[in-house]
Amino acid sequence: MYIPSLNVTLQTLNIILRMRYNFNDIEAKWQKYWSENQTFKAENLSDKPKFYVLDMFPYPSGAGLHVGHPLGYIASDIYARYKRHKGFNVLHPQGYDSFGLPAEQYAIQTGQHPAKTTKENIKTYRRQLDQIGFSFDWSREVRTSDPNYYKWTQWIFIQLFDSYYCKDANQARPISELVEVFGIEGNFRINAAADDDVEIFTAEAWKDYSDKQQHEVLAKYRLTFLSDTEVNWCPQLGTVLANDEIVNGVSERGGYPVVRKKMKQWSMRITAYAQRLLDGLETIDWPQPLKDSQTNWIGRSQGAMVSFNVNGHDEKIDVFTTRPDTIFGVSFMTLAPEHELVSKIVTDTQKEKINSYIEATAKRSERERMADVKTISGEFTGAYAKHPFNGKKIPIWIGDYVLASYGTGAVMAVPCGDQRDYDFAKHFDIEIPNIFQDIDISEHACEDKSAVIANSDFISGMTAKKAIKRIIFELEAKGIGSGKINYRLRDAVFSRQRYWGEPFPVYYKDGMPQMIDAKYLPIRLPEVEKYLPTEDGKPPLGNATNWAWCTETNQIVDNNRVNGTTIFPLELNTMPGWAGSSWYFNRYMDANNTEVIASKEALDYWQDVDLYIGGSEHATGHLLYSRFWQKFLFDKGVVPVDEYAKKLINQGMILGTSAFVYRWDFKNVDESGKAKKIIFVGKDLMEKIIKERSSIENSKGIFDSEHFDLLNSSLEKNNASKNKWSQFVPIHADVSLVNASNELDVEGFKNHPLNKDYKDAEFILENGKYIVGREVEKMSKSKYNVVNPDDICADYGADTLRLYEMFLGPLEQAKPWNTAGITGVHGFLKKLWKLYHSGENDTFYVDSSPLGKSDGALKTLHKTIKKVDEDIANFSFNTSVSSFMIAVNELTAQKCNKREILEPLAVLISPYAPHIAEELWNKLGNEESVSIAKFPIFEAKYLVESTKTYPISFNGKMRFIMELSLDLSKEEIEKEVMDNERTKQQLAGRTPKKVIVVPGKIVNIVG
RNA sequence: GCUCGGAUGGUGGAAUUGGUAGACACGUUGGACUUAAAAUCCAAUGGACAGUAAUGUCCGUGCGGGUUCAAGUCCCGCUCCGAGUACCA
Repeated sequence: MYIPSLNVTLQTLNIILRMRYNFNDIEAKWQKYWSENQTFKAENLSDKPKFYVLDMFPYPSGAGLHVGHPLGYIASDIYARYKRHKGFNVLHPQGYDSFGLPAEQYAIQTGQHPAKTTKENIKTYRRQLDQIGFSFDWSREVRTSDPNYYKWTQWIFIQLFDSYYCKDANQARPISELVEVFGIEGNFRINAAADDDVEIFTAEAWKDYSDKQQHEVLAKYRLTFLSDTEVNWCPQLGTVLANDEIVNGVSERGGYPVVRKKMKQWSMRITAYAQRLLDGLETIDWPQPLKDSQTNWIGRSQGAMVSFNVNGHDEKIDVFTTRPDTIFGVSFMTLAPEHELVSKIVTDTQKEKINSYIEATAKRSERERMADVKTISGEFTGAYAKHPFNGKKIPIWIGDYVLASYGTGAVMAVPCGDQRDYDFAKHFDIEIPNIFQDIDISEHACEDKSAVIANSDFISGMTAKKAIKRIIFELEAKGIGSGKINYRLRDAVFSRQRYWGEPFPVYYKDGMPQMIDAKYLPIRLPEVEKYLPTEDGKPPLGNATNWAWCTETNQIVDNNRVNGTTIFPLELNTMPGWAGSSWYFNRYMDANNTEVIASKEALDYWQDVDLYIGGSEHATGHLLYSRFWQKFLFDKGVVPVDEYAKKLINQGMILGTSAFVYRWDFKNVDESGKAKKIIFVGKDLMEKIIKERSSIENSKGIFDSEHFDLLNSSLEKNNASKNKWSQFVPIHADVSLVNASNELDVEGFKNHPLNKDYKDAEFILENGKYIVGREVEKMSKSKYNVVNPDDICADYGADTLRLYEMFLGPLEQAKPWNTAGITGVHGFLKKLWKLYHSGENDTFYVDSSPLGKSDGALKTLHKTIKKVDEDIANFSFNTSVSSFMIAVNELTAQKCNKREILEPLAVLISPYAPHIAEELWNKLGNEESVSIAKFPIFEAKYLVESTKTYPISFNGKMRFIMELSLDLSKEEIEKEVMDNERTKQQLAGRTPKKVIVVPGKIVNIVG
C-alpha cells in the first residue's frame, strides 16, 4: 500500500514507527519486567557491602502527586541505582505515612471510612510512582495505618511507659529497677529525669503508699506519662496540636485559631534526651541549617539556679539565670502572672491591682501577647525578697514579659545587664544600679560578657567567665543555688483527639492508666458511627460502642460490660502523626516480621540509613522525634545504633509558575448597569495601556477601531474620568492552557470548566496571540499552576521527567517548574536513541570492531564517567545531565557507533534514565538487566593532554589564546608568549613589569 | 530582633584549590525542508560603541570599599529576597 500524502510505503512507515524512540512502550515494558523479576528486591544477607537509601515516605493525599513530590525520590533513586552498579546491596524501600487528619476530615464530610479513602489514595500513589520507574523494593512496603505495623508502634509506647531515664547511666532503664530501689532506700539517691515536683521519700514511706499513690509517683519518672498539660487546643479541629503544628498562632492545617487549655494528656519525656539529641548532631552529616534549627529548638542554656527568700514568708523564689555574675545588679524580681507564689506573697494593699492585672493578661491571647512585645506592663506585689549576698530588700513585681513555661517562671531582674529588665525598670522608675566598670548605661543595658564587673563585692574586677564560676561556687557553698543547664525543649504532648490514628494500648482502672500486655497487640481501631467528637466533648473514639478491655479474655468487648473489676474502659485518644514515622526506617529492614519490630539479624546487617532524602520542613518535628525514639530503642537494646541516618539531604521545593490573564474593568456597562462584555487583555497590551492611560487619544493607536469605539463610547456614557479609565484584575489561568511561548489557548480557557463566567469573554489579541503574565508561586491547586507528572509521562515519558527534574537546578535549592524547558531533555533522549540507530532507515546498529586508542570518543566517554562519578558524590545531579548532553552532542558530531563506547554509555546513563538504558542495553544483546551491570571505570589515561590552550591576559584581561605544549617549563612558556606577534601588538612597544606564568592554567602580563 | 540561606543574560542555571564569566538547556531571531503546520536540521544570541567586514574597544556576576599579577569566588561595610524562630531570663 502506498500513502500518497506521506510519500512512503506502509512498510517503511512501519519500520520508522518501530525504530523511533517510542518511550511509552519502552517504559511500560521495562516497568513490567522489573516488577515480574523483582529486580530491586534487597536481600538481608549478602557478601556485598550494604547501602540503605531512604526517602521520607509520603502521606497519601487525595490530590495525588504533582511534579514537586517526586524530586527527592528521583534523586534518591539515581543514588540507589548508582550504588547497585557500584556493587552494593542496596535497600531502597517505600511506604506510606497513612494515618492523618485529611482522611479523617474527608470522612467527617462524606461518611466514608478513612481506611477506604486511604486505600484508594495509596492505589493512585502507587500507580503514579510506578510510572516514574523507581527502583523501590515494594516487598518491604509499610503503611503506618496497617495493624501489623501499628502493633509495633503500640509496643514501643509500652516500652516507653515501662522505662525511666537514669542520668547516672545516661540511658533509659526499666521502671522495675526504680521500684526496687524505692523499696530499699526511697528516692533520695535517684538521679533521673523526672517532673520538677517529685518529693523526696523514704523506703518506709514508699511501702506505705497506696497503689494509686505509687502509680502517681512512678508517672513522674516514666518516659511517657499522663499529666495535666497546658495544650494548644484547636476548637474547629476538635483536637490538640503540637507546637510545630501551629504556624503564626493558627493551625498549620486549615488555619484555625488555637487557644491554651488544660487537659489530661499523654506526654513523652523527650527532655530527658535533650543533651544526647544535641550531642548526636555532631556525629551525623546533616545540613547545617537543619542542625541549627534543631539546636535552637532544644535551646540549651547554661547558667545557675538561685533561691531568694521572701521577707516575712517561708516561701522561696527560685530563678534561673544565665548571668549569675550580675547578681549584685539585681534591683527587683519579676514573676510570671501565672506564678503560684503570687497569690501567697501579695500584700493586701496591692491585692486588687495584682488581681486585675492577672485577669487582664489571662484574657489576652497568646497571639496578642506575641504581637505586642513593645508594650511594657506589670504590677508591684508589695512583697520584698532578700538578696542572698548583701541582704538588700528587693521589690517583687509581676509582668507578662516573664513566661510561666520557661525556667522557673521567675527572673532576677538586672536592669543594667539585660535590656528587657532595663526597659521594665525605666518604665516603672525602678533603680538601675551599675555594676560594670567604665560602662555608660544611661541609654541601654550592657549585655557584653567581656565587660569588667564592679561594685560586686568578691567578684569585682572579674569578667563574666571567671565571675560566673566564682558565684556558682559561693552559691553552692551557701546551699542557695547551683550551676544548672536549662533547655527550651518541652516534653512532647502525645495525645490527639482524633479517630484516624494509632489507638493507645491502654485501659483505665480506677482512673489509673494500665498497659495491655504486649502479646495481645495490636489493639485495633474500633468502628464508629461518626468521626466527630462526641456531644459531651469526648474524642471520636467515644462514639465506639465496642471499646472496653476485658482482663479475663484479653479482648476488646462491649462498653456496656464495663464493671470496674475485670472489664475497663479503653483510652479514647489516639497517637499523633509523628508516632508511626518515628521508627519506620527500622521496619523496612524486616518489614514482614510478625515476632519483633525487625529481626536482630536484619537490624545488625542494615544498621542505619546511609542516605536520607526529604524536606527541611520536618526539622523540628519528625526529624527530632525520630532521633529521640531511636535513642530510646538503642538504650533498650532493640536497635544497634543511636543515630539512624548518617547523611541527610533536604531537597528544595519545586515552585509553580502561575499564568495570569488580565480582566479589563473599565466602565463597560449598559443603562441597566449590566456588564456588556468582559474583556481580557494580554500582558504587553495591559502595560501599554497603563503607560498611556493619561490620555485616551494616545491609546487610539494601540487598539483596533472596534475596541477603541467600545471603550470610548462606554467612557462617554459613564462620564468617567479619563485618568481612571482602566483597571486590571489578574486572574489565574490554568497553566496547562499556556504553551512554551506564554501563549494562551483562548478557546481552551473559555471552555475550561472553572471559567464558566468567562465563556463569552472577549480576548484582545496582539499579532494573533494572547500572551499571559507569569509569576512564581507555591504549587497549589487554587493557583491552577499544578503540573501533574501523569501528563508529562504520557507526553514525554518517565525518563524525560526524571532527567528534567534533575536538570532544573541544584537538588537542595527551591526552583520554579516551567514545563517549557522539557523539550530540551526530551530532544536529548531522542539524540541518544539515534546514536544507537545509525543503520539503514534508522535501524539499530552498533559497530563491534575495536577502535583506535586515540579515538576522540574514548575521551568523551571517560570525561563523562569522571564527571558523573563526581557529580553523584556531590549530589549535583543537574550538572550530570548537562554532561550527558555534551557527551551525546560530541559523539553525534563524531558519528560514533562503536560498541566500545555505546555500551558503557548506556550503563552510565541508566541511573538517570533507566528505561531507555534497559532498552538499549537489551538491544546491544545483553540478557540481564542493565541495573546490575558494572559501572564503567574512569581511566585517566584517556584524558591526558599534551597541550593546553593558554589564555594570555594583559593586566588581568584575557586578550587571546595560545596553544602550548604542557611539557614546557615556566621560562619556555614565557619565551613563547613574549615572542608571539600578538603579544607585541598588545604591548605596543612597552616593556612588561612582570610576567606571571602558571603552567597548565594561565599567563598574565603586567605592565 | 536573632539564626541560617540566597542574589550571575530575556529564563532555569554552569564555573575544582582565586586563573578564559555565562557551560548545558529554554526562549527569541534568521535560514533550510514543507502547499502549510508539526517534527527535524543549520546559524546568531550579555550590553554598549566603532567598522563594509574580519575584528576591535569599553562595561558587565545585588551595592560600596579592600586584598591580589588576577575576584562571581577571599576580607570589611551595606541593600534586597527567602526560610526558621521569637519577650528563653
